[in-house]
Amino acid sequence: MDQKKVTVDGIEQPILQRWAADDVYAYKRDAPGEIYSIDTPPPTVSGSLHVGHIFSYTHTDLIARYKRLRGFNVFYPMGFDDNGLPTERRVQNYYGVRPDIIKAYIPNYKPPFAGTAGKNLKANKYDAISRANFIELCEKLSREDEAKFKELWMRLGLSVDWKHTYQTIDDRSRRIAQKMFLRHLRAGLAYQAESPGLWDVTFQTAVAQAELEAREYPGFYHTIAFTSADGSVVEIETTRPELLVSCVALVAYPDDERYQKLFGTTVTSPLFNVEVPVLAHVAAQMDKGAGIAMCCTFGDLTDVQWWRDLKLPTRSIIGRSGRIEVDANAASWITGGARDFLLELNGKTAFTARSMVVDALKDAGALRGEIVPTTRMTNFYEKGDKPLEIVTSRQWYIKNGGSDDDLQKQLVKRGKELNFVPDFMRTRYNNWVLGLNSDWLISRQRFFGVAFPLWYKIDENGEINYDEPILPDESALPVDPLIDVPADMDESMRDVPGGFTAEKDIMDTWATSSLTPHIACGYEERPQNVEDAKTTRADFERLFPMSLRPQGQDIIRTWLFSTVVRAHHENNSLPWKNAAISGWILDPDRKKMSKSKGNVVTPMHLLETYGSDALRYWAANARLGVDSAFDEGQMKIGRRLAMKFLNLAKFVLSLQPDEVLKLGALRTFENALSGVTEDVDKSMLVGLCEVQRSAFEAFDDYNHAPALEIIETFFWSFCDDFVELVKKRAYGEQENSVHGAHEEVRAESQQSSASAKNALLVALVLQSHLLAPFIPFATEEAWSWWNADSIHTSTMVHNLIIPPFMKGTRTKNTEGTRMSEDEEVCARSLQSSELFKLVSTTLQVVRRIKSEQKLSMKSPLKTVRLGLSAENINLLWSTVGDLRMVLNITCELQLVESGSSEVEVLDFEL
RNA sequence: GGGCGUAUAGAUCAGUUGGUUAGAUCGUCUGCUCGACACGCAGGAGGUCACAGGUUCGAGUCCUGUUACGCCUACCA
Repeated sequence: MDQKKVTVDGIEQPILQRWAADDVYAYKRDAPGEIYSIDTPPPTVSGSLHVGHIFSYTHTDLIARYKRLRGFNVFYPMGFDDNGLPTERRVQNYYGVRPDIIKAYIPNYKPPFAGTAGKNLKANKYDAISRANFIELCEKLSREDEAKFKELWMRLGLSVDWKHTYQTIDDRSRRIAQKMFLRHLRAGLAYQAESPGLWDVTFQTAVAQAELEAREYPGFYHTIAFTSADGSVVEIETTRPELLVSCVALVAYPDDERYQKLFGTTVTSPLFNVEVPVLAHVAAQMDKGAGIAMCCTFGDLTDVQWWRDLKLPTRSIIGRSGRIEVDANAASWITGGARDFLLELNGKTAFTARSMVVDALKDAGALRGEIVPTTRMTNFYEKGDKPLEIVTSRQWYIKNGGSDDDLQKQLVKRGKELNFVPDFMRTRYNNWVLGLNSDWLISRQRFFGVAFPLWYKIDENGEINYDEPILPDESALPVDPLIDVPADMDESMRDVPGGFTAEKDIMDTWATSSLTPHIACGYEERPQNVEDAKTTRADFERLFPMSLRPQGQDIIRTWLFSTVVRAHHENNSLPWKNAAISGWILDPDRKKMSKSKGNVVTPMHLLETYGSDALRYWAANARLGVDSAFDEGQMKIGRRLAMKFLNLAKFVLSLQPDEVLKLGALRTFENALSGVTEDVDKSMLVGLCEVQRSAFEAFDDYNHAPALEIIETFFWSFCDDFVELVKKRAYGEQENSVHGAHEEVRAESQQSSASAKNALLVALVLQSHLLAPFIPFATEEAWSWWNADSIHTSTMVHNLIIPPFMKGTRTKNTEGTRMSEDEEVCARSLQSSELFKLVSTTLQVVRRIKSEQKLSMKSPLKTVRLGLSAENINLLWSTVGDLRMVLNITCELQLVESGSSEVEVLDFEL
């Protein structure tokens, strides 16, 4: 290290290269330390990163680095999420292809484009390819996206072990997703059912409860008259008159006085003349609409509930396309002329059908009153733009407590066992679990994703037998049933009577994402290969349940919950012990930062302008679970801290003899510690040990922000007060040395000079460790000036919690029993760090004098008379020499007893 | 409609079990080229703790209500 100026600019790249070359963050499979494993959120590779990602990923990295500092063997993998609709669209547009289940796999397939050309293609110009080919292209493109992500993560200083990465569509993820599905299936935890469910007419797929989004949607209330047997009229209100033909009952609340007489009777619908019962059900609401509702199959989820509870017939007319789709022959409940009208409606959109029905109702005089516009909340698929319909279809489910009270209770209990940080986030989990109204729908009628590993037999009549699916052997996974064939069959038997047919559906992305602990930790039966970094079952046993799941609050209902469900089913365990939930980054108008709002701030220019440590510092300042407004002004604070640290290190090291620097921190430390002899030096170190203890306590509770605050406050006080105080002494200048002292005095003076240097060195080492999780680049840079190893693999801090001079005589605590070592240290620390605090206050009051006189800090004062308590005079006495030097008091610094407990300047002379 | 969270200096945030005069940083103002650091140092100004009640000797903190904002959830009669 030379005398030129130090800077944080440009220090990252060389350090990153060293970290990579030395494998600094490697998970050590056979190391003895306690394991700390992290279920890192796999970012969506087709998206882009903004400062919100920087924020939450930094929080995780702080924990990882802290645990490593404390001697844990940290397993910190990284996943990339490339499974699901966003990637499907990106791959489609990028290469000009689309997946098609009827296409055969083409080896060495070359897509027609590679770039943006695909974006403008018309639908029929896309090259239709097999699912297997599509997945290959996805993996290819994702690798490019991943490289960009990795670059940014590394630049930010994430201490991820880059040998442990996975993609949610890769072979291993597909193997584990399929394996777990088969295991659930055998255990009766996964099942298929033909039932009404939410359906997106645009994407042509079933949708799960977790993917719903309620949005405002305009509609119109229509009042329709039904006729009862005695000729009286029953008026109902509906926003969906087109469903009149599929009405199966009228439903009102059991206690509703208005309808008591009607319960148990039947009424007849207008236009179609269908006789339907009037029934009572508690889900009916007296204050809504007319208080009596038309139950259709199916208009909404309440209809499904009534249909199920009241055992009503099914009269569906809405098809998968969202149009009226009815087989007039099968519509046996309709008779006479109404049939012709129904045939007219066939093939029409719901919208067109509605106006046709309304016109007909008007003509028939069955439409009462005005048509009233309304806006109500309606369920949409989160990625769709048309309201969901309810369509009956055969789907696969995993039990999640939505239809099983006992399981629901168990899952609530799991939530109680999990340590949510912050704790109130558990409420979101509970609300979701208790609000579930059905099992988890995992099948999607899409083309890109993990296939269900299933085939079905086709009987001699060509009927598919869904009840007894053909399962592959676990060793054959991953399988694509569209390409692979069941064990005892061959391709010629595909889709022919007496043969088999593939399950064409794919799994929901969450069905794979819910297994990230299993994927990352290696839940596979595979021999452990020492050369192979990838985890296997032997690792899984060590790593699972994982220590930590960091994630956003918005996906508690999806990612967190579904992962808990899978681990509960498969391992009868929680997947992790702690869940750390980060808050949002808000824009300056306090709106959530998100790509769709167009208010995102991208991080690269910030990293370049302020340095990685600065961004980390900004993120570290926010507590878990608390939203934080983005403010670029905050970036410079972290940069200032990193810069200050480099300068401090440069100064402290410049005072040390060469042989100390050559030995490095580890071999110098004990000597330096025992060479601290002066009271004020010891006092400072005791204060630092207190800081370390409280910072560790905060960190142990996942409170990185208070930990940083404690460390940082000490750091600045250390720089401004302690360093200034002992500087002259460290340089070897002492008051009495100017008078040509005796041998004895000179020896004392040498010792006290050494004490200052040693204390500075010890404090530097300790603070390097404490700051390392927050500003890993600056601390590493300074460390490299005198050490060959990385500070991030140093766990020295263990042995340094109790410096030898703090181990004094044993004392008793207030109960008269012997103190534990910790208690004793605590008691002594509190006492003995007082001197350093007193010195800081003293410096402050005298500096104020100079500042008020508009003098330079260097300018001399002849005399200063300080008023203090008797106790403080005793304490401060040993430091008068240092104080006189730093304050440049030429004649006398008098300490006078005053009534006040404060330190005050009674008098001074210029 | 139900739930969770937030509201403290111009800005971003701390504020422990209720306890002297509510803290920090940025910005702003005044001064200082000090042998690590001007990307620095010293000092100052700046607050009716969202609002209204209540409990208490004492409330930023506890209770009740209100308002604003964010999020979750429910709602297609």
